[in-house]
Amino acid sequence: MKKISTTLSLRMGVIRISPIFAGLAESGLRALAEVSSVREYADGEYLFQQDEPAAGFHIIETGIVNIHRFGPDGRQQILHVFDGSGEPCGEVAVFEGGTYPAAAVSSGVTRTIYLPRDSFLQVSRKNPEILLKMIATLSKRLRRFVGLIDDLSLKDVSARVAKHLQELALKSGSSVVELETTKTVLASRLGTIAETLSRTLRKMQGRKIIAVSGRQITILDEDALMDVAEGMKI
Amino acid sequence: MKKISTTLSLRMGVIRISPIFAGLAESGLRALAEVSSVREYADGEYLFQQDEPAAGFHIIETGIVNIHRFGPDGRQQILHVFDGSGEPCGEVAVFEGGTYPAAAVSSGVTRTIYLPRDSFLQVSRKNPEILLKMIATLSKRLRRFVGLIDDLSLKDVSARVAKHLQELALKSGSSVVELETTKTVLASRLGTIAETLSRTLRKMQGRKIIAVSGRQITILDEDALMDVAEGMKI
DNA sequence: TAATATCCTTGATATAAGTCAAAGTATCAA
DNA sequence: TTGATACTTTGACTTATATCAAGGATATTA
Repeated sequence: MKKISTTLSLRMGVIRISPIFAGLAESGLRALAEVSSVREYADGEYLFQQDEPAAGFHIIETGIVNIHRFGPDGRQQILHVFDGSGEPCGEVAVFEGGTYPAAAVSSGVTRTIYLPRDSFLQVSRKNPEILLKMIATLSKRLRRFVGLIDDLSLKDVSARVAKHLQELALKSGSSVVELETTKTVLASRLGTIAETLSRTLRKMQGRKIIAVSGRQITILDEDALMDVAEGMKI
Repeated sequence: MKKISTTLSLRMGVIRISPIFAGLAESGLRALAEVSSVREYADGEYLFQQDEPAAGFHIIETGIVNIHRFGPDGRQQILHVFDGSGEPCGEVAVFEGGTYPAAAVSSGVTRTIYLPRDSFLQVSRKNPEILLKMIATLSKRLRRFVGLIDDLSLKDVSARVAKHLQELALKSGSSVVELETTKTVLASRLGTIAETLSRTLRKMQGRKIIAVSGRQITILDEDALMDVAEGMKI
């Protein structure tokens, strides 16, 4: 592991994009950045070992980190792969105050921002907003995920599509909405594939619920769209 | 709204089962219970209104609460329905320190534990473990949900069942595991139904991957189970 | 022990949605 | 313009899984 020297504002930038610190005020970001350091891990190097006391946590800036543990039978099991940037790693153990329940190993070169537990606690005691904001962010994300899970497990594709269109309309405040992505990407976001999305839109068009023209979709019948979003067959 | 008089230990009980306070030590629970009060809302009564300053949050003990807001077009939209017990309600606004982004209305008689913002902040300043534990819990749940979403959208039922069995085995440290719930409940947790779960277990039994005896399942072939968990057809 | 309510299994059937294949339509670079 | 590339649509086919229905097994209560 190499410690890398960086500027305060660079560190602030990385912390800012970490989802758990989303929306934190500048003063809080700065306070965190001041006690943080940038670390670089080579391929195969461990960020921390299983059962080691949790001394701090990382925010992954670039690279891939595999979380694994050894089961009772001695076999290694990969539990999680972090490949996104801004992902926190090891924070649960730090906040619970025990040991790391699994090991974290770098795959390729990984760069992280490291926040030592003690400094973090000291800083957050002075800036309680840090913890409150974190809780707010986490609660919000959790609620979004709960909704997503409901949608994925309970509703069919047409309901998910209808709901998405409703949300777009609500956001834009207009009944003519523009898809932000290609239909292929949208399909995958909605947990389906391009062909099925295409057919679904076509069926809704046939029922005069919407009109499709490229990426522009006009909602013709809001009530019918709501019915579909709530599970009615089309 | 009626304030109900209760004992401290009853309030502690409700706070304890709230997922956001999972695993909190007795001292923390007690401190929270001391500043909390029990409230009862009649059918149609509001717990809080949209855009009102967030003065506190609720933990729903019994009953149903609808969260709704008025869209830009003036139409009311139900965003969420809380019907579980122990669910926190309004906590995001409280921790963000602004106003409630939506209104909460009781459907039928609802009983909640109310935690005023100011007292909550005071208590948690004295017991920082409360906030840290909350963050740990939320992070953990979030991570579980991320995994769940991956599973639900990417894997078929047999893979989800296999993965669940692996996790149980890992937890118990034995290849003989006991299901914690009825198969019907387990099925719904895995995003399927009892019949499909039953057939899936049967198929795995046929392949000599597991042996089923009531709620007790013996893993006979760990490697095959892993293959199934990773998507191999059975 | 019987009575009763849950829970579980199994089969037959229906269907939503994925896969494969192929053709149509934009989009962009040279 | 002409390719070349990526995106979209459509059709035929397959399959996993839900639904419906009914009988069997377990647990719970009287």
